[in-house]
Amino acid sequence: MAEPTPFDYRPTVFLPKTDFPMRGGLPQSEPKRLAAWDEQKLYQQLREARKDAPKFILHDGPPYANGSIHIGHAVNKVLKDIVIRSRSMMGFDAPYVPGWDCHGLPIELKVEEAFKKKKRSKEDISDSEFRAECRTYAKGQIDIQREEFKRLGITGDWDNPYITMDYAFEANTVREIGRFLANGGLYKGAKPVHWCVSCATALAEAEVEYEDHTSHSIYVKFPAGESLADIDAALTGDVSIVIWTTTPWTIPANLAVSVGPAIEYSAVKINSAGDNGNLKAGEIIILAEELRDSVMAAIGAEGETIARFNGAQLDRRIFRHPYLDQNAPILVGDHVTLDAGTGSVHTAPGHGQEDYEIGLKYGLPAFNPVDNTGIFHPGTPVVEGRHVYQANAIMVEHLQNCGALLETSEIRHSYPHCWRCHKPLIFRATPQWFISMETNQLRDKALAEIKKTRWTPEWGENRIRGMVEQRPDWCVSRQRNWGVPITVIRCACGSCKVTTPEVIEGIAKQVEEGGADVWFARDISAFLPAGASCPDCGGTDFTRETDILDVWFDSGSTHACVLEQRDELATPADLYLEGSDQHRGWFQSSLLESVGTRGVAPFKGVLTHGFVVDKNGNKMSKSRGNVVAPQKVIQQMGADILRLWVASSDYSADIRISDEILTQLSEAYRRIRNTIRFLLGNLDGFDPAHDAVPYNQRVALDQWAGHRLSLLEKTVHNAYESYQFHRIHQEIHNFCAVDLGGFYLDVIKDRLYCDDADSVRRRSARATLYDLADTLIRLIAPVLPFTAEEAWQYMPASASESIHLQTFHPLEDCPVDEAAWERFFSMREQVNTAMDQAKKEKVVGSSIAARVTVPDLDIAFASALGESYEQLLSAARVESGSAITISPADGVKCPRCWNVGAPADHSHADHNALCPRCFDVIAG
RNA sequence: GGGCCCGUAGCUCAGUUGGUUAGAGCGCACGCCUGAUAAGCGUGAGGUCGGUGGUUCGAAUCCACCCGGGCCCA
Repeated sequence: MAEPTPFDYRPTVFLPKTDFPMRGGLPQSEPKRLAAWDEQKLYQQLREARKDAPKFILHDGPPYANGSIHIGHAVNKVLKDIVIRSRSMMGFDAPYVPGWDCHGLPIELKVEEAFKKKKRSKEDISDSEFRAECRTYAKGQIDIQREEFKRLGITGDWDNPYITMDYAFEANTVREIGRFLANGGLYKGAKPVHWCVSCATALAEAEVEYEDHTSHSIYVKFPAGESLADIDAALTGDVSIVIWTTTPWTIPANLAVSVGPAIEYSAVKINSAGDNGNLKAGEIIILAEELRDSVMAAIGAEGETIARFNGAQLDRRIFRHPYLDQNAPILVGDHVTLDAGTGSVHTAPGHGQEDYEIGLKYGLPAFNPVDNTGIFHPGTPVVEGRHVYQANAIMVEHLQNCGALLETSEIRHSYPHCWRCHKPLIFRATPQWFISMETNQLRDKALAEIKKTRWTPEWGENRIRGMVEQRPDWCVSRQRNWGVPITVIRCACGSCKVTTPEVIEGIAKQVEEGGADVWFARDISAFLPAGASCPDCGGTDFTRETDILDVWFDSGSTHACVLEQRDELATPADLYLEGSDQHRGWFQSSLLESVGTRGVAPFKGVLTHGFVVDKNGNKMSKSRGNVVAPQKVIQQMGADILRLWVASSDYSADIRISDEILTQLSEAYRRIRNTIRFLLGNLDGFDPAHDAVPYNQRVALDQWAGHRLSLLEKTVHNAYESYQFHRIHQEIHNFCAVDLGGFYLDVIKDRLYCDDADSVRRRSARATLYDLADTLIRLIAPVLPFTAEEAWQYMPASASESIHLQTFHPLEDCPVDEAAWERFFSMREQVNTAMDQAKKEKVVGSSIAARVTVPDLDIAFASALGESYEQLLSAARVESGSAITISPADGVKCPRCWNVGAPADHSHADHNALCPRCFDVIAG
């Protein structure tokens, strides 16, 4: 063994050196970097740099301006940001204009609450003051969310977002609804809504509370109005169908009876009517077979089934209202269930959502004989002038008297109540504005556009198609305050024709200047040309519509109010990207608005992502206590970790999050970060302009690394292109762990640390490390913008400008002998296994001091690589042998490079233990 | 209840038109290094591919049903 040498070789070894810290300190460093980007106006710089590039338009779906952002917002915005940043690095001009949805009920409710706290009652507050308060509130919410989004590292034009309550936006919304008015797509109809007769107002779903309530339950006979003998010969004589309902007061509005198409119905001939005065032996009643026993028991009768048939066979057959001189035809619909009742459903289209929809299909009107306060209209038989709350008892008595009632009892069940006065609600058809799905073939055109759109994942197409095929006309009116008015002027004769496109444009101009409030504030004459009269009747008695637009119409119009208005944007957008709930929401409202006004979809592609769920796959909710707040993750780990989590998840399904998952991600982050740190550390003093070695002149092993890098670059680039972000993380992490950490970097350490500083072999390795760092930093930039920027600053000779102004670029590549490499890695694995065993048995201490024998050693492979097997296997000596064996190697440990072998010059005065290579470097 | 989906090792993901003992990384266990060090390297153990039944010579892959979960409706 060599004598201990007094000479300290450590300073002569080129160990990694860099100021790029091992740990990111992301929670602290990220805000500083954001400030720096802001300072240098990075977003504007990028716009300028890409001004002549082809555009890629990702149109932001506006989040609702209410509350702090939650983890779902974070997923959505981060995915968008990865798209924006990656397209930009592909060379596109990819502007990002974020937006907010500002009108609508949730904000109204918040503001009402605030007034309530200040002890101000609703009556004291004018509509305009209320709306002003809503505007202020929304603005505050936008400011909160904006800061939270920016903190996630989302790049965009945050100083100039689009805001649906901006006057210009409101004006354009007016123009859009005007287009529907002009093309006939907008019409006034009626539809049942939740209605509080006590407050005399319509209620939104969010204002409905379910409480227990006792209702009258009744079974009622509807007699046949025609012969049904063609269905079954047994159906002759006194035939009726039996319905069950818990809202007797709606019987005056009955227009039909609904049955299920696939439900089996029985005709039951009564043997014994028991005590039931309204039933007699011999009569035939129709009810669902499955419910026959329970119904017969309820009405206290016995009988036998004399015929059976499906509901579908009853389609459009005529029955009669129990006491009015009118028909009640049979409607067939899937909404009929066998949960309760008789399988035959009393249908009043003016008093129920399902009734309304089935009625629509059969062309029945939404008949409503009840006024705002719950009083039946004059002329309504039996209940005229009575209140709906009293009508239940009146109906029960009347039906009993006219022989239609088979049974009545009380039932306690959950029933909708007014959240304010807690009185039971009713469903009541009221006048509403609709956009027709059939006028101008809106439905068919929308379906055709759906087909033309690229859906990611592909099943998105099925999902939205099904919805558009099924959906009823779009009800766009709301009886509310905070929104864009439906700017229609109506003559006393009912005609709206005075509201010409010119009138609409005039209104829009005024809204542009004064906001939507002007519609309510100004005299109606301000919107009409002087001396205007109704084109239909010549009248001059005009009123304005006071309904406002559904907020979905606002956001559905963003393609017109934003994409068409801004110079940097364009329509149709390349991509809309939202959660999968938006198939019913924004994707659909945008599609219908655009197709209805322009005949084309506003997007070429639509990408949807799933929802965030907890580690067990369950939804997040306050009550379960499994909510993960993005703010907390950022504060504890940093936005880049949160972003890595988003990028690593397969968003086509539910996205899971848990402490374990986040811990795993931060460890993966560490691995990527440390790999880059090692690369940078070995590039200390490297100047690519002078020190680089052309790719084709590098050591073959380095060319292999370049080849692997080139493959990675292609794969990752493709993954960005096809929005398969989770593969990116997977690939990059694997590359860092396996190709680099597990092999290449280990093997070239000897060259890097110990070869002569300017040797070609060392420069070849450093040129390769430079390529690795340069490419890795570019590839991670869209996902980890903070870390990429930080690392970029430590790149030798990197331009002083931001990584986010750079582009991806493909690498030079040369083919490698894949089969030979596979054989090598397989052999290396076997050697490692043997080495591990040998270390455990204390045969050798470390591999670097071991002699290895390998059968059929492929000498040509190593020499072609320009590396020795000693380096490739980190061993002292590798020789061909009959089997894989491990033994201690002969020789001396070089005090500089620690390799074991024969010293160059035993007798040298100072450096007698150095290996030949180190001897050359130090003494040569 | 209906529509659209999801369910492969503890975790995140691969598994080409159904075809040899189902893969990767992380984590875990054990060991090494101490010249990437609050780092790095090696080895190893982990899966009846949600379940059941069917089609097939052969199924994680195709079909049916069931269970669990998500979104949207009702």
